[in-house]
Amino acid sequence: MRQIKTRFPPSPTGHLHLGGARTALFNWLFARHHQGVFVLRFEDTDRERSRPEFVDSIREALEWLGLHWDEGPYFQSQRLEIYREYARRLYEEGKAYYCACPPEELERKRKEALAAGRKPGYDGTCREKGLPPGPGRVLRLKVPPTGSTVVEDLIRGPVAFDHRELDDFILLRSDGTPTYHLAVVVDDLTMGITHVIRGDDHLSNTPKQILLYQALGAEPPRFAHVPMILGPDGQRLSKRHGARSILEYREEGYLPQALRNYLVRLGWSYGDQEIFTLEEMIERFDLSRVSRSAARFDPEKLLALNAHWLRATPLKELAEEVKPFLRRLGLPLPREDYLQAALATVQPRARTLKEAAEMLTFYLVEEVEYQPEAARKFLTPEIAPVLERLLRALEEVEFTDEALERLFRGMAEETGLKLKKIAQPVRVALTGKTVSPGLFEIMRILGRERVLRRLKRALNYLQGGAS
RNA sequence: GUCCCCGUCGUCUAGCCAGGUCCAGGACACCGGCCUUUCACGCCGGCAACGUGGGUUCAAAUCCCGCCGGGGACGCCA
Repeated sequence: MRQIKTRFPPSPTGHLHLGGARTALFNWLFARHHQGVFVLRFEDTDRERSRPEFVDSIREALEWLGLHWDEGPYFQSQRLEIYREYARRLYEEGKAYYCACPPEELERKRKEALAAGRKPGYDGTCREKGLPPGPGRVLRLKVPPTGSTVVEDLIRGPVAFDHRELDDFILLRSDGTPTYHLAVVVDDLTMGITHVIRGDDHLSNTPKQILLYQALGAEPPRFAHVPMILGPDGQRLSKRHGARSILEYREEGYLPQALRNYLVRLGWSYGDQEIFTLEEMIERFDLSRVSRSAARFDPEKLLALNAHWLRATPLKELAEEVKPFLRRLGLPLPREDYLQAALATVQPRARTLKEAAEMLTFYLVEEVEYQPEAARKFLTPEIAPVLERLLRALEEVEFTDEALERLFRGMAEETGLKLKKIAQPVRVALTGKTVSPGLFEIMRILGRERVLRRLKRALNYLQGGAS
């Protein structure tokens, strides 16, 4: 069998979003699974809306997701001659014809047809005129008026389209540039694409493209139309939710592995398995397990998966990943072993790298800032004697979790206070907050000096002194 | 409007092709409990779905038809 070849063909008119990323992922996985080739191609024939910065951001997003391409990127804008050549052939063989209908008139007819409840397609006015090429003229494909074309979809099975539903669509615009249909077909053909995996919004375009392959005397590739991703409200993805750029998720502290894991399970499943490493995805991915119904984007599940992969990331790696977020918070980067030790305590609590960085704050600042509510509730005069005793004891004690815990429990017993009554004020003194990682691990990591300093400051604060 | 696709817990889904083992399984979310110095993590438990009507059959989530609902396409956008 011929080597499998898939492609991802974004148009650089916007950032890579969830829908596009999943399409890219499926194509990439399919190619990898079959030891095939994955091609990146920019469909930038829309000169009005295509922008170079989107080319860059899409490339960056794909690379960040780990979806590296083996071939390309190709740019349709650099292949215009090839499309013209194929178009010329079609014209010369009488399979396409030039049309001189003015756009305004077509628009008028379209509206009329729609209003009258008819199909809005091109009516074939110029089909038999035998017009030569000329300024303002477009090239249209002669679609057979009868019969039907069947799309043998790998996911949906055979889908038949009656030719009466199709019209003589445009191949070459009046400025000589190719339209989408001509460009994809010629590209997929000349690039040797074997499998076209794309959103099912393309399903109804497929018969047109198959007809084009036939006109060119070529064998069409295999098609697989994957269900769309809808917003949480069941509507098409919009800026509000999932149409956010993949790169924005990176900024928010999501991990590529989490995005991949979330996306692969949107429309594809492997029994009850929810968690997939990259290797597992590649090994198990196949088109037969892709579902047929549209899926809604659920930000909560993405978050949960991110938390999972955050916990699964080795500390050394996690430290590297979190550093940019610490910098962004203006926090100093500590020694590597200190960072990793601190990170270990927030790892089970943070759901994103951004959250992790925020939780690390008290480990890194010189002086913590008390949350007003926390200070009011726990940094009260009654606790002063206990803090004083603690201060003395902490001068001596070994700074291990066990010794510290023994000390605190002993203190609770001596003073007749619940451990919680002592722990919370200390927690506030050390972190400024009522919520934090375990008290003893925090103390161990902060170290004797910092702990004593923060306790003294708290003591001073609660006795009414300036902090 | 026409054509096409789709329809299992709130969400993602398993099951459907090869009808009985499904009073429908898992995950996220939610609720309760355990653990516990707070919050998480972890563990235990709970809530919760076959869109609807008909048909086929001893038996239907699974097969067939209608209806309803959702989405998509119908562009000199891709």
